[in-house]
Amino acid sequence: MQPVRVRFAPSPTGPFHIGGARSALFNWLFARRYGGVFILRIEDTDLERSSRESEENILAALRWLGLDWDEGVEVGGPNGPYRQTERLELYQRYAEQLLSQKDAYRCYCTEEELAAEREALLAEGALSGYSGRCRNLSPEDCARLEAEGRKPAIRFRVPDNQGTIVVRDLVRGEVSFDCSDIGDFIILKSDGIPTYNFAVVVDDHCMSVSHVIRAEEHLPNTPRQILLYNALGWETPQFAHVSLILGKDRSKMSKRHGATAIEQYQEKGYLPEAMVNFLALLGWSAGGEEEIFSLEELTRQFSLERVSKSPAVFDLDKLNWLNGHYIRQSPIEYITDLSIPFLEKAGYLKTPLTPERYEWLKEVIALVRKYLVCLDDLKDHVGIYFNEEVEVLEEEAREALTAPHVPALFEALARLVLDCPALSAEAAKGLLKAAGKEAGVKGKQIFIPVRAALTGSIEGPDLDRIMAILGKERVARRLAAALDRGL
RNA sequence: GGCCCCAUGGUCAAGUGGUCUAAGACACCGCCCUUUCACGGCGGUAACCCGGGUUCGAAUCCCGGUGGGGUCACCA
Repeated sequence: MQPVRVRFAPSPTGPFHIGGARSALFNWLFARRYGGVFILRIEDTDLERSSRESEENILAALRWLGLDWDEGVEVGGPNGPYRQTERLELYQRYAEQLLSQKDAYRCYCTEEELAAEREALLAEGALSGYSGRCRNLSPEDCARLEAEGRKPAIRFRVPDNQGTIVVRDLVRGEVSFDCSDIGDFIILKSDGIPTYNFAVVVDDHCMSVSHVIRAEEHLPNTPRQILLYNALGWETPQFAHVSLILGKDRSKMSKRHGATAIEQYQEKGYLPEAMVNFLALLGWSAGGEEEIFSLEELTRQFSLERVSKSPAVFDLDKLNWLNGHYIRQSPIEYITDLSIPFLEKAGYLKTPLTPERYEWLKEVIALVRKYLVCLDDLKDHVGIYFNEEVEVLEEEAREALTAPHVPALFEALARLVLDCPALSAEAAKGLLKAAGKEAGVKGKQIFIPVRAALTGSIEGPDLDRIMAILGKERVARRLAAALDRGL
């Protein structure tokens, strides 16, 4: 069996899309699973829209997800260069070959002419490919057209005796297309830049790609590519077309469905582990009941046979749940480290942190992480630990402070806390109880007002741990402040 | 419109002719845990698109509808 060589070949024309990330992941998993090579190639032949900036975004996002590549931009390799705009002579050469084989011809039609032609065809209700106007131009015709100042594009001549083309697809089985439905298509634009269908074939062949794993939207292109492989005398790779990721309305996921860029999720504080896990579950399943998978576990289990044929709706709820799961389950140091930039951004933290401050922060994160969907949510949960004062009191919290036993309770608690040598969570628990005893109350009568005074809310994490995090002075001060307010 | 793909609960999905009065997960609802909220635990509601075949037997195979989607560029 031939060695596994797969590639991810994005166009750097915008933010890195969820769908692209899944294609990259599946290719990467396939390569790792079978001990193959994962190639990263940049398809930047759309000069108008391509940019180095988005290329860099893509690379950064891949690295963030934990997907590395063996050959490709930045890392190099024996089949480079890995940017299509740096491989132009190659395409030129093979276009010449097709030209000389008469499998391609020069087309002098202008874009305007073609657009008009298409419109006319569409009006008749019979939209198909190119009319074939330039199919059989004589050298004299060509010379005349060129004298008019027209620059030719090169078109592939779709054979008319080919019948049907069968795409053998690893996820969809055999898919046949009728050759007569395929019009002659451009392989080299008039500016010498190859089109997608041509460049992809030349590159996949020259890079010895064994399996082409990509999104289903490319399935209708595949017969054209097979035609090119045949004309050039090359063996076709194996194809695997993965179904699309859909938005809530079941159309192909796009910006109007919400955040589609990987970067946006990164910025909101989604963990790469959650993203990878989620993406893998979109169109693939392990078959068992387990749904939590690390990259390593996925590598062990991934296979194309278990890739689904039907499209999958992007389910933010599930992503959110997965992310929360990873936030709760990952080592606390890891989550703390990831949290720091978000806390800085929210103005709560200035780095560098002293070791004591870091330990303190760990306690805070450990306490609040069960409330988080993403790390960006931190800002809504940590104010009471970073601020000196409690700012707003909820209505119910305010009410809780009006109970008659509150002054006595708070006075006792404040005194006990200040007298206490070290306010650990455990100590706090005892003090709460003792203060209640002094004031002649227990249970909710203790906890609700104290919580209200310390946090401004009647719900939240364990009170004893909150007290330990706040420290003696702030606890005493907030109790006193609540009392003042009540008077 | 032509061509192509797809079709199990709201969503992701298991299921490859009998063990399906159809698994699991998310979401939703209820109960428990808890000073509260959340986390967690337990339980519940909820599905084989329709019609024909094939077969002793069909969610599973075939055909036809219907529905959804993709694609028809000198974009990729």
